[in-house]
Amino acid sequence: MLKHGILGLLNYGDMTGYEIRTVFKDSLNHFWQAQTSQIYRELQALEKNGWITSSHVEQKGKPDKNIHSITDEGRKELVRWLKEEDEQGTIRNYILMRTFFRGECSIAENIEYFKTLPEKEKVFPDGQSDAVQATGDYQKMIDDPLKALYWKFTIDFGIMYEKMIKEWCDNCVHELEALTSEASDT
Amino acid sequence: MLKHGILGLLNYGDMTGYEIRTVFKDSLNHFWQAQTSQIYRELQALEKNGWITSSHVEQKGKPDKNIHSITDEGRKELVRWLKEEDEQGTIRNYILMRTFFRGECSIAENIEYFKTLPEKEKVFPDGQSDAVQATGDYQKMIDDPLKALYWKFTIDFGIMYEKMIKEWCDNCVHELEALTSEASDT
DNA sequence: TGGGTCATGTAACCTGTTACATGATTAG
DNA sequence: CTAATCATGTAACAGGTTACATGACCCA
Repeated sequence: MLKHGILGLLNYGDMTGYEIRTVFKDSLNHFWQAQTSQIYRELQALEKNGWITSSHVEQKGKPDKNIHSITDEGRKELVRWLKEEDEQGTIRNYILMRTFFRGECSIAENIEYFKTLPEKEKVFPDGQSDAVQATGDYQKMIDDPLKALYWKFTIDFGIMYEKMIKEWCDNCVHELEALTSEASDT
Repeated sequence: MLKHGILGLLNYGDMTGYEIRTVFKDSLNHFWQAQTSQIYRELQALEKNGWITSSHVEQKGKPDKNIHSITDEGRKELVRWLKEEDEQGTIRNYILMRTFFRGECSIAENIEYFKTLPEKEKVFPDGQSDAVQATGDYQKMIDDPLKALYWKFTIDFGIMYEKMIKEWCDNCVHELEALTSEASDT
């Protein structure tokens, strides 16, 4: 999956590993994170597959860099991957794993847990969500407004997800508080 | 994370690796999947850590089995993990990765993509969602209604997520269709 | 003088996936 | 007779994380 993410970025233009890391942090961070170590490893794999080529460029006053470019084979692979069926049933939700076993903690502790969770689980940490993103560096890279639309879709998703988490947590708190008031009624 | 999931299940009662796999499929499948190979591997690791003990039981007419039990150390570790801060920023969303690069496909293809996506991404495939789950085997295992409540919370999440996906896809379709009608207007 | 940016990576480890392997009993 | 259920795992590989390592330049 990361392989194809990198391939997709290189399809917009040549980049160094370092730049790829930056784009990940600036523009894909709300749905995918990648370590530098993994990026460099995947770049090697992509080159082995013939999906990208790399050229070494010497620089003055800065470290040398390796510029990576997508090949025709790579472009073919990108489109093949886009049309591939999404694999189902690979959900892996950390929050729900911890929620499932929360019976081991007290109700009061869990009310607190669900009250503070939305803040911790924010997709866009600074709360500026689309505003920040819309003025980010990524706009410079995607001149095509159509391509920028799909990028906006991913941000929409993040906003909706954040809202959903909030509603879910509120509901959990309500149900738990109902239990405690019941107990004090009797 | 899987380690602690297994620990949590063994806290409800002794189980074989096979039973753990079954519970995963029946009750945790909507937020976590685990292969048998991984379960057996993690059981070995849990035993090494002293969090569980295992005893070999011979059977007639059936293969022998290994029954795993949580230790006091294991129970301590389970609670420690529950109170641990959730690690942030490890979102990894396959759908959004593919969405991000959809500019490489035609608008018509993408409208089709977002129209069929909700069906493919269903958390509860047969559409019975809570009904099926509420009458499932898991109820037998959790006699404590309070513990069952947290399990219900995870199902609530699944239902809300499914609904959110639907709304998001509908919106994507709308925005893409608006583009095509604009084009035909001129 | 200290921290940030540019720029590269390796090594070890942990976690998850795919494929393979065995074999008896039981229900339809 | 055949498929499902019970019950165990190993091996190889793929993907992700953590820690380490280097070094110059620029700005405050």
